Amino acid sequence: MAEQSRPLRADAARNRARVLQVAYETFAAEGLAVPIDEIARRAGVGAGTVYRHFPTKESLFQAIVADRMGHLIDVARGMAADDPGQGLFKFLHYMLEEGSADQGLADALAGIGIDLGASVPDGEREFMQMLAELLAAAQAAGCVRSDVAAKDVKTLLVGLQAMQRYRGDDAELVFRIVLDGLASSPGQFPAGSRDCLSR
Amino acid sequence: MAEQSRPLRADAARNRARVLQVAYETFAAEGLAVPIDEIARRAGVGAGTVYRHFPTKESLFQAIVADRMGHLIDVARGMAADDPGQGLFKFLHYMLEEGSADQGLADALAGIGIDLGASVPDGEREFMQMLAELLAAAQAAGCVRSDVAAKDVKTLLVGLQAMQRYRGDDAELVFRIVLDGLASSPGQFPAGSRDCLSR
Amino acid sequence: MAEQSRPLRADAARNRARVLQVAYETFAAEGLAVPIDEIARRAGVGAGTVYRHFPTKESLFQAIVADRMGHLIDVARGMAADDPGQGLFKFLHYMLEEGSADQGLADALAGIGIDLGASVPDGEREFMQMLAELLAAAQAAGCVRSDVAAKDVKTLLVGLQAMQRYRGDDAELVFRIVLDGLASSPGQFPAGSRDCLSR
Amino acid sequence: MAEQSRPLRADAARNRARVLQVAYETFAAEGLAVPIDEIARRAGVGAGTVYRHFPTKESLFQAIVADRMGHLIDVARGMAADDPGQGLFKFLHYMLEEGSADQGLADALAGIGIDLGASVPDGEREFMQMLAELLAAAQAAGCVRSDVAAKDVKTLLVGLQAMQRYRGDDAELVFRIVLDGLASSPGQFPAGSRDCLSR
DNA sequence: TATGAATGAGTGTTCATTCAT
DNA sequence: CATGAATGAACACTCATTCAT
Repeated sequence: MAEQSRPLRADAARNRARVLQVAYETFAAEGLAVPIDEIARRAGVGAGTVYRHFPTKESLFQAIVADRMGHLIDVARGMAADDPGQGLFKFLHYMLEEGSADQGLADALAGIGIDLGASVPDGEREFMQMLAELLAAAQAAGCVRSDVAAKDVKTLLVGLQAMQRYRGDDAELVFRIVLDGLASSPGQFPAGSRDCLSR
Repeated sequence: MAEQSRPLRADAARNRARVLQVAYETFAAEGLAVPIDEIARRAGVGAGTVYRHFPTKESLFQAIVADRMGHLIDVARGMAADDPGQGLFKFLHYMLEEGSADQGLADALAGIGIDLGASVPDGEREFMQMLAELLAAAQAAGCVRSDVAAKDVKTLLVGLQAMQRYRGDDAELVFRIVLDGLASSPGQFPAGSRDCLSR
Repeated sequence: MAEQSRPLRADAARNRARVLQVAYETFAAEGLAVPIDEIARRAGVGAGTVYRHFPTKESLFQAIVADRMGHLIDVARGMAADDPGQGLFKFLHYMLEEGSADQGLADALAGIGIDLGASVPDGEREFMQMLAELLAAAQAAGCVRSDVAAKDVKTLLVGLQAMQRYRGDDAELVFRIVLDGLASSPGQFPAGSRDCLSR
Repeated sequence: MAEQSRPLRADAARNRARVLQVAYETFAAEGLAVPIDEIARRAGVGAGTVYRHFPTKESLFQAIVADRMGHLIDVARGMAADDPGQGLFKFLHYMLEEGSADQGLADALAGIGIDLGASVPDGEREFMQMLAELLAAAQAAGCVRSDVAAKDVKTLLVGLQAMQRYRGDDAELVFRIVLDGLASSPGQFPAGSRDCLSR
């Protein structure tokens, strides 16, 4: 997403992408404590090459998160276009299913070991704006409580990811509980919102 | 629950309690990565003293968790006795308020860096049993969906703690959303449960 | 052997002897690296008590060695009185059999980790003098080469102990080889010395 | 004997050899307790460099021993080719002269702090086989008792090294005594073996 | 530019020794 | 005097980062 000053040579770009992918999978599967040397080994490059592309370990985290956020934003926009009313719910489900093993990203999102807001302010802002759009559409369709804001949805997402991580594949009921709460009206329980949660 | 074979000498007990307290606060505020030497320094003792009481860093985590769990179980039992119907909600609120900075405990509960079930199996079992009691009372009073089990409440708690950690003091609305979901009936939305969430 | 300024109280003397015995056995069986705390535990006393009697770990080594040397000197004197010609060989065999597990003492004698000559000069001197007496008697009986001195016998003893330690219970042949060499005449092989090695 | 999969870079090989040499000399002179940091300092490298080449302290011991054994085996083969009858005696002398300060190796050989058989099984086996060849040649020439086996020679070597270590440069007489014993015939003393010990 | 070797500060843990109880 | 808790200097080992090849 961020441009390099000079476009990378083909092999350099390949290396960069390779490291990013391997690092994402490794951190997601095994946590942020995996050494850079190990990432380099798995990517089939030298440690120096990792540091050429990502001058610190933290910058590698940031690049991964930015990359993932870009992907998520693309997915979300597509969902919003398809179905404004249910787009938000679909997106939340997508994140939880896709990121079921995404411990590294979730840790990062939850602020463990890295301050996301400060690290990838652009991606964060874009992500929040996308959430706001999904939310507005869902609220316009009467599917979501009118008193929640985008940052509340983000907070719920953080919590949902923690539950997913804790519970593994067996979290469907608790997801339903949270999403029920999100769909209900603030003062009184909604009636017409039944069909927003068809899934 | 079971104490040492011989009661510790007064000064040793004081040091042990001091280390436990300092370690709890420090890990809660700054995560599990803080060095033991730093814990010792803040507690005003030598590193060797920490290791006399807690022979490994992990055993210190376990002692903290066991200590906190014991406290929580006591609190919960009191709340259940006072108000069976709302006891569960009160307890969840208590945990979230008390543990607002309790990042270390939350990490541990979520299984990050320590396997709770294996580490303090007694505390874990007792904690789950206590949750089950609170839950049964709340369900008997018609305040909580009938299809949730104690392990679901535990999962929700993990998620709530993550939200608390992410959002800080401003999480009241998202808590309300989750607890609304927990209170709603499974199949149809409104129940007579309005007054269970008076808080 | 060495006198205290004030005679120890009965219980203090008992503690001292206890620690000495336990330390001897433990170091002999497990090497010099065993912690003082462990010695204290096995002796059933506090670590402070060990340090009251032996102000450093090295001083405990020295006391053990002095104690053992005193014992060996007593044994040797008895053997010399019984049989001047074979006394030396009998004594060497005695040391090897008694000290078969005496790794700690052997280490110390071989100068590993402690300088014996400097540590227990009195015991060392007495031990050497005793060896000289045994040797003189054996040489007078024509059982040992005339060109060896007491310090050579000591050196051979160090070597024999190393072999014992390395080979365990199966060292009889190599002992015989060394003792044959000791019995032979310097320039030409002896003839009459046959019966000195009856064992 | 088997080298690394890829030959080391020139500078890395230099560092590896330097560490090996410094470690050998240091452990030989001061025992196995010298810290790795000190080895690194004396070799003029960082501690990490030592650990890059030898991932544990024990693996450094093993590498030293394997290195020395390889060297000794080469030397021994040469001596056996030159003079079958006296090859064994020459080799024993060589080891004692070369290894006059070789406390670390002797400790290792004697099983103090490291289990040689388990650590460098190939080197150990090759070393024993080489000893067996030297011994067979010496026995065929009538220079060594017919009832000794290679493992006895090894045991004598351990003892001789202990004597060397204890006595320093002044051990010629005791060596002579032991080698006389090795040369003598088992049942009767003189043999025609006079001229085997010309040295 | 890629490599991987080198660096060195930092971490958990041990243990000889001291000292309050 | 005995006890055992406290101390703190080491030590083996790791890993983010730099740099020679």
